[in-house]
Amino acid sequence: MSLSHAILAALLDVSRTGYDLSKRFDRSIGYFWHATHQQIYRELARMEAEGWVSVEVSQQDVALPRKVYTITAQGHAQLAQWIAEPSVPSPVRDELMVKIASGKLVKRDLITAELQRHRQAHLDKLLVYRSIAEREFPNVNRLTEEAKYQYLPLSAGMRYEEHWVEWCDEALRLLNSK
Amino acid sequence: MSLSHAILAALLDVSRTGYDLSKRFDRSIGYFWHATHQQIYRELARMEAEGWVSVEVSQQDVALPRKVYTITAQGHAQLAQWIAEPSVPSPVRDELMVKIASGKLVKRDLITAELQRHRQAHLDKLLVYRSIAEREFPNVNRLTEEAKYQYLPLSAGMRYEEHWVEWCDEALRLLNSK
DNA sequence: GGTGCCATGTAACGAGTTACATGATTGG
DNA sequence: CCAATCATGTAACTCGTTACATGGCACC
Repeated sequence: MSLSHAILAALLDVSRTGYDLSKRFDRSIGYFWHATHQQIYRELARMEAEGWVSVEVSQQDVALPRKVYTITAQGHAQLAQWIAEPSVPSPVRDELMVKIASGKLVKRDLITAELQRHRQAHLDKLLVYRSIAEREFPNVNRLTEEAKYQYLPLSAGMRYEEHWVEWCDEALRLLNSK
Repeated sequence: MSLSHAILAALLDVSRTGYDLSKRFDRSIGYFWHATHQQIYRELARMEAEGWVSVEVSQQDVALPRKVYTITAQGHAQLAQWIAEPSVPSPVRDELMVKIASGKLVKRDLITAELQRHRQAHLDKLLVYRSIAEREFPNVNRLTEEAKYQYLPLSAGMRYEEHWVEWCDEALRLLNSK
C-alpha cells in the first residue's frame, strides 16, 4: 500500500485538499508518483478511518465544501516506519520498449515518429524541471538537510528525462543509419 | 490492456509456455516489463479466447503438461494496430523518491543505507545488461533492421541503470557533504 | 451565456499482488 | 530423501483507470 505513503509524504509540510493533491501532489513527489483524483479521494477516506490523517471542512466559502486533510502523529509514525523498511527498486513498465521490440512488424517511419514524439515529451518535462530547479534551488551547494531531500527527487527527475532524451537520439541515429 | 501486448511481443519470435514467459519474458522485453505467473496464465487464457494466440499441449513428456502458446495472424494484426496508436511516456512510480522526499523524518543513516542498497541493485543489473550486450551484440555498427529493434531496449536498459547509479552517487555525495 | 476551472464524489471494471494448492523432475 | 526448480492453476483482495455525475465560481 504505497499510494497512502505518497499521500502522507505530500501532506508532510502542508495540509491539502484531495483536489490539491490530485493536481500537483507535492512539488517534489509529483515527479515520481501519479494518481487520479478518484484514487486519492478513496485513499484519503481510508486513511482518515485509520487515523493517519485528520480532516477539517473549511467554512470559508459556505457554498463550496473544501475538505482539508492534515497528517496526524499516527500518520507520521506510519510513514517513518515504512521508510525504515528496506525496499528494492520499483519495477519498470515501459510501453515504448514493447513497441520497439516489436518494431519489425510495422513501417520504420511509424517507429521513428513515435520516438520523436517521446523525445519531445521528455524534453518538455526536462525544461520544466530545470526552470523549477533554477527558481527553487539556485544554490545547490548551500542547502539545508531538509532542502536536500526536496532537491534530490527533482535532480533525479532531471537526470531521468535527460537519459530518455539521449536514448531517443541514439535510437533515431541507429535506425536512420544504413 | 497492455500486458497482452507485451506477451504478444514476447511470442513474436518463439512460441513459449506461460511458465517460460513468467520467468524471462523475452530477453529484450523483460528489461521493461514484469508480470507474475498468475497474471500471465490469466492473460494467456483470455488471449486464447480472443484468438490472438493458439495453444498446443506438448505430449513429449506425458507426465507433465506443457501448454505452448503461439501468436496467430490475428495476434500479429492486433499488435501492429496497437503499435500504430501514438502513446505518451509511461508514468513513473518510484518508491525511493517518496522515501527521499520524506527523508527528514528519519535518521540520515537510514536514507544513505537505502541509497547504497539501491545503487548496488542498479549496478548489478547494469553489469548483467552489459555482459548480454557484449555477447549478443558485439558489433553495434553492423546490425540488421531486426537486430536494431532487439538491441535498443537493451541499450535503454543500460542507460537507465547507469542513470540511477550516477544519481545515487550524486545523492550520497550531497547528503554526506557539510 | 458558455467555457473552463474548483471541488467533491460513485460505480464498474481491468490490472496487479498475495496466498494457497498440486504434482513431477533434477541434482546433491 | 530433501530442496530446488519446472509447470500449472484458483481465489481473494487491493490498486489503478474510465465513465458518469453534480454544482458553484470566474472570466470573457
